[in-house]
Amino acid sequence: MGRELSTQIVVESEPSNSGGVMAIQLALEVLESLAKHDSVGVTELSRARGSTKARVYRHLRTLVDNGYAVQDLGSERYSAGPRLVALSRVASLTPFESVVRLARPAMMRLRDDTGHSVNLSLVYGETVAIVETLQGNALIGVVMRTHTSMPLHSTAAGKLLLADWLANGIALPDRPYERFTNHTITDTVVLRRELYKVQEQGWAGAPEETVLGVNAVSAPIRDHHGDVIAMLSIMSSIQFIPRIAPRELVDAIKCTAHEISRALIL
Amino acid sequence: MGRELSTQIVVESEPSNSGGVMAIQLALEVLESLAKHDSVGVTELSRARGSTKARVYRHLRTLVDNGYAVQDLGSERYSAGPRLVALSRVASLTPFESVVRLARPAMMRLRDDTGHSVNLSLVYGETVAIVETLQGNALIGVVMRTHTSMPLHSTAAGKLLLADWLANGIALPDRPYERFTNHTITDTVVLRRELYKVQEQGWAGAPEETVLGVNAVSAPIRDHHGDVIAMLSIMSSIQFIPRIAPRELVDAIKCTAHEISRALIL
DNA sequence: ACCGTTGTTACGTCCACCGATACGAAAAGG
DNA sequence: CCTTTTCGTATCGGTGGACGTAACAACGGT
Repeated sequence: MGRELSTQIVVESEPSNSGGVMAIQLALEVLESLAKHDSVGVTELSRARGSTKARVYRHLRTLVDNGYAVQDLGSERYSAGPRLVALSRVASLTPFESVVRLARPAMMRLRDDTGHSVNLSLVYGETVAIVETLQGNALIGVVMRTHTSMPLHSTAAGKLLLADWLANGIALPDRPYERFTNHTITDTVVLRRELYKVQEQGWAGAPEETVLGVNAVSAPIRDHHGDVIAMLSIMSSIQFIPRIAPRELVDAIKCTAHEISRALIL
Repeated sequence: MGRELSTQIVVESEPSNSGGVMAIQLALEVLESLAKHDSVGVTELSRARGSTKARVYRHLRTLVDNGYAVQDLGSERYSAGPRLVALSRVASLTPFESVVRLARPAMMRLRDDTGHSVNLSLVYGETVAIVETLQGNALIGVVMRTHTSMPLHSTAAGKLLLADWLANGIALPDRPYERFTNHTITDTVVLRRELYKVQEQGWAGAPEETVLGVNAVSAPIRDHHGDVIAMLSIMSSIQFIPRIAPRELVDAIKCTAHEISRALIL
């Protein structure tokens, strides 16, 4: 409901079911729908996913059998089950969650100061995902799907992580770097040079490297070990964040990120 | 870690893979392990589950591909991914979660007053699951696995829900009532009479109806519509909660449950 | 009474999943 | 240092489980 003024940008690789269990894929999507909506129907779900009614029904049934879904009285629609909320315990377990709570006020200040969308990305193993976004003031903004892994070599936040690996002597992934736009850095040598620059200057930009017309500037948030565990980013049209990022904007982000890092130690 | 002095009682039906997708079952167990432990290994998981290493690996791989799991640097063990914590957001969305926060102080008071274990059960569609437990003072206590559906006809909390259905003209489930002990009520007529009694007196007991030697006393928590959405229970050995529940104990539970209900409206 | 829904079920076909087996690497142990 | 174990990963046929098709019963609206 409600008009979506922002451009929905979803970075996602296609199926590529190489040696995986396809059944799980659908089950997970069903779980997400279950979590997102208060209640869902079999036909509705099957149409949304483009699958068969019977298939979705079978998956839904096993979810019910395992307590991850329940069907409302009178054998009507399905909704989230008890064990699904049991999974939520993991959230409070991760030390990351505290970062989100801690960072929010500083993020809001940054948003109000700059007027741009502000994102907080977290490091999950060797992937990066945005976990918190604050919409900017622009009429037409840019948003990313939260909780989805994003490419490392073509995003401001991702390059910060890669630069940290480089600094710690961790080998960069040797899989080929996918080209998203004609600005995407795909050459290993060029990327390494860029990462050294990122590491030295303490922030990263990524003008039109993932999506044309979109720019982002990001600064690292470090834990008490000095490891990069999160990134603070602003993201907007390249019209508002020029390819050569303005000095005061970069300083604001670096300063805020550093401030959050300091709050983490205490 | 830490000695478990309490008797672990898990009420759970066996596989019964009738028309379900078996692959999902394993995937869910993997997800739970991922959520519970900080990191897990393929072999470790396969042994715990009694499955093949290859199978677990394939499942883990698809979970990684979908962002529900990540592997730590250096291709070592696996841990929870970003989308897994995304699912957790639903938990705080459910209106139920507010009940838990609201009820906790009252539950602690009840636990200290009575000395028994106190449980909070929530209604999920047409099932009931314990979501919060407070250990009692007894050296040997009784605990139930949280976030798992429990039978309705043989538990104090379950009978409260059934009684509410009866009052609202909702048909009782016609599936046969499973017999757990020789005290379990399995006859429809006897059960209806019991439910009317429960409804009238405003609380329910279930002495040795699910597990021998265990008794429970429960009172309903209602939302602003008057519908039963949760149950407050105490649970212990029948040695400490006699078959004929003492008057003051029943009053304490009814009073506390009513207090929580009133707090819910405000 | 006729539609168009909904959730549910049965059944036969096929391919996705499985188990066995093996490989390279890294840790353990002597 | 070599051996041994254990880890995650990869490959490869065979098979049975998951799939799609189609029909079912139960509602709700026109």
